[in-house]
Amino acid sequence: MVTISDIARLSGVAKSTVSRFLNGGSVGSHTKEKIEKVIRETGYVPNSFAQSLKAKRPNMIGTVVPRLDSYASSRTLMGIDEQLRSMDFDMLILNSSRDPHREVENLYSFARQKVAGIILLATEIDGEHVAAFKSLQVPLILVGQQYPGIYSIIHDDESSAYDLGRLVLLKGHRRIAFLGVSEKDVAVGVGRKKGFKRAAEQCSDAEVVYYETGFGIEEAQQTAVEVIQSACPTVFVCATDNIALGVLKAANRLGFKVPDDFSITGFGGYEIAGIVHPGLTTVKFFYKETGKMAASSIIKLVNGQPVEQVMHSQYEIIERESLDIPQVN
Amino acid sequence: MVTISDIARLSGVAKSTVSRFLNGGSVGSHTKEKIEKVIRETGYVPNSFAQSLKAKRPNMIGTVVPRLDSYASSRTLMGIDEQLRSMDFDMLILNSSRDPHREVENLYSFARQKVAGIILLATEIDGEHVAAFKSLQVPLILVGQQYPGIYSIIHDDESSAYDLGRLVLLKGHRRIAFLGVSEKDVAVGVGRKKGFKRAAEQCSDAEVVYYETGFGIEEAQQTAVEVIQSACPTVFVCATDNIALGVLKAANRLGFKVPDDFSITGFGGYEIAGIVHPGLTTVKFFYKETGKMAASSIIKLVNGQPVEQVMHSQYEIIERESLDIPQVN
DNA sequence: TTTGTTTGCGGAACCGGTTCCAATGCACTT
DNA sequence: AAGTGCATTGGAACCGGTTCCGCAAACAAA
Repeated sequence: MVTISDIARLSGVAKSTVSRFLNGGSVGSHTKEKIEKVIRETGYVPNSFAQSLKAKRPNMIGTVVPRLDSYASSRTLMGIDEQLRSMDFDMLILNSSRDPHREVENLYSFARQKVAGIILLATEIDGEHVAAFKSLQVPLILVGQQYPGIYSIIHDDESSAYDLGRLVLLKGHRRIAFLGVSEKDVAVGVGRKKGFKRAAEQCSDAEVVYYETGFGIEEAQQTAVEVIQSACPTVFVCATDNIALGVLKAANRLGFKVPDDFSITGFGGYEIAGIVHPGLTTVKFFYKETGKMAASSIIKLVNGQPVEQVMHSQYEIIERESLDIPQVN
Repeated sequence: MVTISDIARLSGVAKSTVSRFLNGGSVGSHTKEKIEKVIRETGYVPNSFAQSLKAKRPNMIGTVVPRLDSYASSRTLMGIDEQLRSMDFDMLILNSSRDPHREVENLYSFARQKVAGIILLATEIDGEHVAAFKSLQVPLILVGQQYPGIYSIIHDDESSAYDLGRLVLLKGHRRIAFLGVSEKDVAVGVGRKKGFKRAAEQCSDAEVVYYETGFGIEEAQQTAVEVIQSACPTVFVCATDNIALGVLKAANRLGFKVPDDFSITGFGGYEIAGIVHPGLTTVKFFYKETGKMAASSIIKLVNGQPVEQVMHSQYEIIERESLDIPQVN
């Protein structure tokens, strides 16, 4: 590898001069030319490990994501990236593949790389996480989960699910299938279910059956097929848009019309929810804005400015054709 | 920041001993305890900049992606990540937002960080890129584009588009609208169009009109509305699945039935293409496998093993309901 | 000419680790 | 008692940069 000393030797100057040249210090025009020439010929690129070692200006923010192929992650990442870039920081991404252990590993990996701060898009928080949060001396923000004493931005899963539940009931639905996911996922599995349940309980004649399925479209489709054939709900309330898409696919496969035969609602506000036919009624989370919020907050923390412990991201309910008044039987 | 010297001082040993302790060298049990205690109390994490400086074992691969919110990017990234992880490397991601200049910047940024190798998911290659390729002394693989003298994995855009074209013609379509994108994108804009054109030219009575639209679903939808109203093709051949989704949406909006009123084909093989109704006939690229291929190739290059200059990713045509024999008028 | 100011440059220390080498201490042989 | 071998430890050099300090030459002002 070609180093600054090589450049210095080859151009017959001290390495301090080369360093000065590189960082815009005062260098004579003749010397400047010589150094330029040598650098061009050797294709020299400064080693940023060595740079960071001395000039501690960490300008990287690490982001740990649970998966790379989800709408929510992608949008959040975009928001983080945009915001960071505008503040002259770089974003590093590590993928944890929804594995809590890897998540923690990645935190340490970022700590070793001396990032200025860490944004963690979390799925669940266990003891290992807490230990890491404590021992790490790096500012950290949790997105999508919360934990006492840790800065976090949370999606209002519970209250948005409540709002959605109210809407579903308002539309007249009483025989309801709720397709959720494992309770290991606190936000999606627990929060959304809880919010919906709260709404449902206010309506004495609502019959809700809660089912558990996976995050994949295929899996949701299979579950939906079973549910359609066993129970016969007037509406499928789904914990994610992907699950809703699975239900829609199942409906198409089996020859049912949405919303004539039954309604469907989603959760997330993925772009595709507005593209399919019929359009999905869904709760839209502003993931990108959440990312931006996370980014500006982490920078504030890095700079020692105060930040609220718990922040909320925005949401809105988007009404489309998939949710409609059920037929009178 | 707490350093190895602090640990050494606090536990009353030399820093070389601490280093040995950390890296599993021979340390007395008493000393071991003391050091352990101090490290636990201080929450010390080694600075990996300093580590990498001396012990040059770069185990990071940088990946530059044009966007974070596309199916193709996400799947490719997943493949890269999985493969790298199995070979004990880490993946760093930088986003270029489809900005060629940022793309090059990111290359240099990775070079400064002394990554072992770089995978570039490229959109177009210009002079700046070429200069960077030359001056960078880091193994690099191009995915999705090719350039003489640079290792690359390319999607067979041209020949897959040809195959798809043959299929469309075989189905009897003669009045064809091709919805492509800007020719600035060599793979999607040029390659797919060229392949399709080659197929079309073999069929003397085929009338193809070529339109240009954007990558977004919304934009494609608008273009589709115009095309439907002006020309009246029997099939829309779209350069991406997103464009096809836009056309499908337009059809739904305007009350046309697919494939009864006209057919649609996509390109890419996104999961959602199989979920919408009717399912989209499309060319499926194996993005994840491509990512894996890129990852194992870059590691080979890093290790000085030979790799083919130009590799091809796999594809297959998936026939679904959206492409069908047009009505006889 | 002398003095004062810049400007350009080299030398050396330093950042936080790793690693080589030599020294120490102790148990065990002979 | 002296010699041998091994485990443990400290000291110092080194990785590739940055930065501080000081010297010398060039130039301007007195």
